[in-house]
Amino acid sequence: MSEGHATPEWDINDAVVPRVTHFDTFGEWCDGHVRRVYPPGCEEARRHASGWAMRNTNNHNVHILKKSCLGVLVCSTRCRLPDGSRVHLRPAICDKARKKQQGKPCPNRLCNGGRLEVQPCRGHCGYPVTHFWRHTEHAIFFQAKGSHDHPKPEAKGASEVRRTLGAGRRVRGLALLLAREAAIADKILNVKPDKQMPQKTNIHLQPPPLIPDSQRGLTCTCGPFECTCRWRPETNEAFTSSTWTQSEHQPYNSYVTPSVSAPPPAQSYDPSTLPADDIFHPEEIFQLDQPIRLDFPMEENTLESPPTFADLNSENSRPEDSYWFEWQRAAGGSESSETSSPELFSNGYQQMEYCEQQPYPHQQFYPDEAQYYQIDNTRESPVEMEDQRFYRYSQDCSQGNVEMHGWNYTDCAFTQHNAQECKQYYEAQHAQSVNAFSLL
DNA sequence: GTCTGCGGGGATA
DNA sequence: TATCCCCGCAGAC
Repeated sequence: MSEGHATPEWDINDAVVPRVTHFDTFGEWCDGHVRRVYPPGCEEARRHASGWAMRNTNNHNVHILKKSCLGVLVCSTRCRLPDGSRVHLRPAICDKARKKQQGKPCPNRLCNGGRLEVQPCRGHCGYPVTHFWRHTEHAIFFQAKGSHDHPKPEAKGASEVRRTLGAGRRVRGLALLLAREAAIADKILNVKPDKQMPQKTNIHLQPPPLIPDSQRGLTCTCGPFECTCRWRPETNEAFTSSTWTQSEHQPYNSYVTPSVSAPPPAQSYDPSTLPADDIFHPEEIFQLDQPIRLDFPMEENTLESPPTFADLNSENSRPEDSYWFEWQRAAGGSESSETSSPELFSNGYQQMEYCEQQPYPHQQFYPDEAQYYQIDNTRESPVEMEDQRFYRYSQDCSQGNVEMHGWNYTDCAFTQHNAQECKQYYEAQHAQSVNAFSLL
């Protein structure tokens, strides 16, 4: 293929992959059978990053890196969090560490006797979903096979930040908490500028103003195995697709939204106005081993939480739960809210299975009752939410993405035209979020 | 301590 | 033979 003309069809195993000049937006939560081409400077792609817990798998091909999904760490009792969602933590990539995770008590205070266990991924014909990475001089080719049949694990950043901060220790004061936040924010904004806003900017033109996964949980102070953060911004990106055709409309493009919408001037923390990508979910900050039963001021829409805050008196309580609940409840009243449980947007369980080899029954994440929780009365079904979200984002994505459509990579990638715009927007969003919480 | 890439090796179709 | 997975090692963080 000549340069500039992307081929609609290629396989990671092809002897020669096409040379392209137009690239896809990095997708952290690729699901379904997806092919993407990233620019060589894409930091996430170079790191073979993924929101899913992917472990290296030897395919005896030094030119193609293969990774397989480890699934998700769930509670053996499939208990529910106060907001109705489930526990789904990120399994450690390291076998040793992962073994240590298993059997740990469920972090959910509402859980009675549950233990963490790995729900393996069987989304690719009974095998784990696999990711393939292939580096060429001009691009990084990515191909995913299979659709995850399990919820998304917590973002990689959550566990990493926990380690970094030693968040397993008890945090007894809000001052200390905020100090940590400030330190983290400072670290993010100054020390590692290239690790900010993971895929939010999606700018590959100027190398790497991107945030790796490791920074996604920049405000998560969850204790070990206690992170129930469900703030993954990717929730707005993967709610369709598991087949080739569908994948072409995967809304990884969500991140492009701000490029055409006016940057919100709000300085207050309003989840409903923030792009899901940049939301500083409450539990990220208030996820503590020790309850903050203080009087820490919260945003107006989160102030009232009598029933849940009562739980803070429990030794094992986690205030972030109540905070999250309240926050989510408040956000639910907004039509523009994008704060639903990420599980609702995981796409694997309700999609057609693409399997080259044999049909494999696609299991639901939680077959007992799926994972539709009546958390939000304003939403009757995940489909409705998806539609809403898709409507909101698709418009944006349709712009400047003609070329992607042209060669079947319709993931809404940033264009050179609006990339900088988006970057600025997200940076502003990030700063606003930090400022909002600093006011606490 | 954990992540990541690499590579050996066994099992299976 | 191809493809799958498990496992261990080493370097990096």
